[in-house]
Amino acid sequence: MHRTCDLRYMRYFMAVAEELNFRRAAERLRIAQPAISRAIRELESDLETRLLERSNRRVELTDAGQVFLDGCRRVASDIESLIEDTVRARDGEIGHVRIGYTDFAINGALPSVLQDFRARFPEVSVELINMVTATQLDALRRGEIEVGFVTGPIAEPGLEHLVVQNERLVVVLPETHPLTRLPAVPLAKLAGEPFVAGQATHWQHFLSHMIRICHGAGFEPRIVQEAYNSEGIFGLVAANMGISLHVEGTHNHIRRGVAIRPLSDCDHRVPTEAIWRSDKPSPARERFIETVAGWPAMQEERNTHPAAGPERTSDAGH
Amino acid sequence: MHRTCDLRYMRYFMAVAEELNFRRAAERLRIAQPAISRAIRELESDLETRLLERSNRRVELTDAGQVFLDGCRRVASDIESLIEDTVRARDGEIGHVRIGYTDFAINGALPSVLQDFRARFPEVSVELINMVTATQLDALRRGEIEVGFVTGPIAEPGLEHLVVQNERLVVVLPETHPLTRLPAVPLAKLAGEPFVAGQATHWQHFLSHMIRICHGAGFEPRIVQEAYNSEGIFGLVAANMGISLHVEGTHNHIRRGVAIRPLSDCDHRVPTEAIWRSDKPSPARERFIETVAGWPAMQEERNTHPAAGPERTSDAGH
DNA sequence: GCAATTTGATGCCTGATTGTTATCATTCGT
DNA sequence: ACGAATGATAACAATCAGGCATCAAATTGC
Repeated sequence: MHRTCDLRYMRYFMAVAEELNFRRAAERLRIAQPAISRAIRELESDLETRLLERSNRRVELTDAGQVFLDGCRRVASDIESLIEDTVRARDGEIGHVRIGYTDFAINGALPSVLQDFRARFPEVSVELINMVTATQLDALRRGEIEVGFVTGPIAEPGLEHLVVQNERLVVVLPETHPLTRLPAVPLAKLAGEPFVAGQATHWQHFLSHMIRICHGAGFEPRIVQEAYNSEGIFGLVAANMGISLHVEGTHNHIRRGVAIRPLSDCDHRVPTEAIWRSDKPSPARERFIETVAGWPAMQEERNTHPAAGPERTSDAGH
Repeated sequence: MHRTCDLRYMRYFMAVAEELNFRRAAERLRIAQPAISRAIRELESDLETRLLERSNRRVELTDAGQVFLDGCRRVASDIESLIEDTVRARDGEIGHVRIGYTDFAINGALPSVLQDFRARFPEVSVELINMVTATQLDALRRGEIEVGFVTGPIAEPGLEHLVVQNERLVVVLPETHPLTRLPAVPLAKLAGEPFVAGQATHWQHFLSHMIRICHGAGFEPRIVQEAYNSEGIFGLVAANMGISLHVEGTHNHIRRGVAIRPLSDCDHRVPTEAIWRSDKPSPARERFIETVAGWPAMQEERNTHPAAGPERTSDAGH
């Protein structure tokens, strides 16, 4: 009969040790007294240790009983908080989410979303990892991140998404460039200009936007330099290597030697989307997505641009 | 069915969570697989939380399941060490003893005994409390100390004892006293001398020894000053207020202005005894008493003075 | 001093919990 | 498509825990 002490019996023992009286302990536990007698007897036989010195009128703890009592209390309270923690994990109030993000996202809505999420769920730790869109798609598939903030549009089977930004494009010019004299630049004027852009192997999602609108304006962009990230693109433009297109959110991103101008004749928008796998749901991830969806600025965005506004979609819908 | 999760089920869950396979978990636990299925189902229904995502080919932990698994491991290991601690408390390897001691004991065998005990049972904490014999007897009765080191002989019902010292008496003289010229002092020479002694209300056990030997030499000691403790007695003797008798162990206790001389014609010995209640046994106390009894120097003492040597006695024997 | 009361222990019975066997539905690999 | 493997389910059996009645010892009250 060596079935390492039962939790129920530990509870019984605690009651007896606190009351120092079998009958009162039984009343408190709302069971009959003989059950207590037997429970204590079995506990003692399992532990091969006398826990209570009982002389048919007085019950007192032995030294070992005192040690066991303290331990039972510790274990009982540990289990209580374990149950609480488990339920809170189920509700996504504690946990961990790994978030991938692009340069566009971190210059846009993401910081506010993170601040909001942190305020609502302070016990969910957030791990932020900078990756380009393609890498995030991979990381999602491998389960290395729970949510990605990528340059859309994304329509992959098994992924859901939510548009969080929908940005116009701007021209990035060297400070000394003649076009800086215009308050807004028509697309056609960029034909023939040397372009700086992100690496084709990594920036394909943004590049397809860029190439598309250039085609729309009737020319093929002549890319003369590639950079690894936005920082690099701005640097190369400042160094007069060429011009570039970027998203408007970059106004956070003022850099000496560079001028930003809106496009005068282009309504095209580049969406940034939160994406996640439709399988492998995680409560903390759900709370995070809810925060993304419920973020006030995003609601406005939805009203302003109903067609491309943030709405949760399943891949079945695409 | 809300019977806050069972320890057995937690073990089952741990096995499944580690194997991520119901059948293998069942084999490891040496029970049939359906029992596992049901155990997990009941756990989940108790917690109202899905712990395992199982899709009829693949089993994986949910976030809440991971939290619960970590907690289960913690609880399991806590219970394991709790059982160990309980057994060690039963064996007196961990615990606490409160020890009362007289000035005589602390100048005699007690420090070595304590050192020995501490070396053998480093996880039993020892609380040392200085008290005169009468106070220790009271403290024992009230359960305020487990063991006393007192001036014997003690023969009280309900107390057991063990003689740890058996000391000759010495004369304590002011440095300038004429008797200091003798290498050993005959008792009779002390007749008529003014005596310094411990307070009658507290020092009764030693005083009865002192008075008895004075009577044996045919005089009544004339006590002119009382002190609270040995320190006080030595101080008063040094201040030339009178002479005193003390135990030989006091040689540790050299004090400027005082001279110590043996008695030339007195074989009387003052025993110091470890005493404890015969009821309320405590494992740590038993280990302590065993250490007292087994202390090597005490074995020698027993051989040297077999009549009064340390032997464990019950009050029935007195 | 003796009856009444209180306390923990014991024996037997019943119901609940747990384990086993047999079987099913689904999925994956060939 | 078929067989193997997986988890779920149902029915039954064994074990375990709780309830009731009762006992023995000790304390209390008269």
